[in-house]
Amino acid sequence: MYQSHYFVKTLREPPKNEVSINAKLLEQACYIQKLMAGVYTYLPLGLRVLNNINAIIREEINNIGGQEIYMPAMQPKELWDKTNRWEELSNIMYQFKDKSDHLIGLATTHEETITSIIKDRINSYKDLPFYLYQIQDKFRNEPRAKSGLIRGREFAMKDLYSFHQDEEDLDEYYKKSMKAYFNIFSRVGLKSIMIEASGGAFTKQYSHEFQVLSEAGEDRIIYCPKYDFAQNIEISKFKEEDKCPKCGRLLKFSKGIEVGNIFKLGTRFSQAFGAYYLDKTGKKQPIVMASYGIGPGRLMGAIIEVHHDNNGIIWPPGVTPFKVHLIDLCKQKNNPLAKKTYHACQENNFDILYDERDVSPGIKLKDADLIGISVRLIISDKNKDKIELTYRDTKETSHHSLVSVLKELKKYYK
RNA sequence: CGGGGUGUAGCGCAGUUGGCUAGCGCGCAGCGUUCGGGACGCUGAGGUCGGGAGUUCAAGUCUCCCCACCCCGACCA
Repeated sequence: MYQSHYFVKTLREPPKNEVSINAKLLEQACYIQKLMAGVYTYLPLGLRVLNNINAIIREEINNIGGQEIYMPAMQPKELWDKTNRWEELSNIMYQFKDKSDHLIGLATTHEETITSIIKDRINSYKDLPFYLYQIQDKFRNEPRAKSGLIRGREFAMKDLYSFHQDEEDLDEYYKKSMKAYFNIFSRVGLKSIMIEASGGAFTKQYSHEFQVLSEAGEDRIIYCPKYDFAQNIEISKFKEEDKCPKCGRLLKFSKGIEVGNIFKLGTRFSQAFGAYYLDKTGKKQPIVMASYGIGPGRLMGAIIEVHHDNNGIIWPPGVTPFKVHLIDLCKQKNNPLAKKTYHACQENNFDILYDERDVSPGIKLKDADLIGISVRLIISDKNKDKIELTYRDTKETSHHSLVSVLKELKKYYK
């Protein structure tokens, strides 16, 4: 991709009125644009990152048997009456009448929909367990949208639903899902910590949240520095400086961004919708369910809160919008080595953004820092026939031939 | 929903006790010179001053109402 033709128009200064780091950097670097509070467009760069995150999520969820579907956001009131949640969620659900006076809601979540979908098709223990998920937009009329991508009113969510014969089978899958979740967060470059949390009004059982420790977070976490124990302060009997019940170390306090959660739903929804199966003895049993959420957009925000410096974003290699940012600083346009490098990267499947704009070197370098692509290659008269390679995170710089650059890239993105 | 802050060109801002045709920097278009950390000169385009009502000879500026955005809190299947 030639940068002069790419829709990336950075701002000299971060937008006024934004305080949160992810909002400042993402808007300044042309990844997202705000339409209203808590509602954002993903521009070409931003969508690339979002798609990378989604691809990792899909891989990991497919690995634990997930089958992808796509449910509607628009839903009839009657669906929500089955669980009495039309009234219960009326503060947060966008509810309206269409032209024929039908009451419609924009989905805040999809437990009702998924249960209504599977109830008539699943009749036997032989059909269980199975796992359906989607990546789809949710709508929540948040009283206060805030912090850029951290709390939005329209936002993407990966929601997975699992269906089981009994608690025991659910528990087994629940554990598998934890592992998949840790994989996902680590692959997008985040250290996550799993905590017990309240299930809210929704389930009496505790749920588990995956938190990324960050001052930008809204949750308050008590955790062990060895990461073997953590609880949301809402429900914790421990406080800062108490001893860790597992290892005895002194517990610490931090704010956290909730990037994922998993809930055991039990039979609340299956009973409300009449989702039953016949067990081996021919007896009718309610399907046991759980749900598992991750917000890819929020994840993107969290990545920036953790990975940035004074000059801009530092994308972890797993999600970087392009693998390579090629910058041509030569006085003479159309430098042959730059073109050769560009095509070689393409041929080797390294997505490359090629800055061949007719602007001063300072602008190109500042923009590259801000945009934050993991690897930068510089072609310049100063370097003669060598290519300069710099990693965005460590700033480590080295000089290479084209062949050796490709080797480095293969090693880095293995 | 309570409290606080902000709103003037695409972006960032200035605009005095109300007073001439509303300015500056960046960006944008044209020409020339520059070229490894946001270069320079000249020329040019770009404005419902968030919206409405009011006071006044006169409102970006004063009064009232409303709207939007940001922050704190409440809320957060």
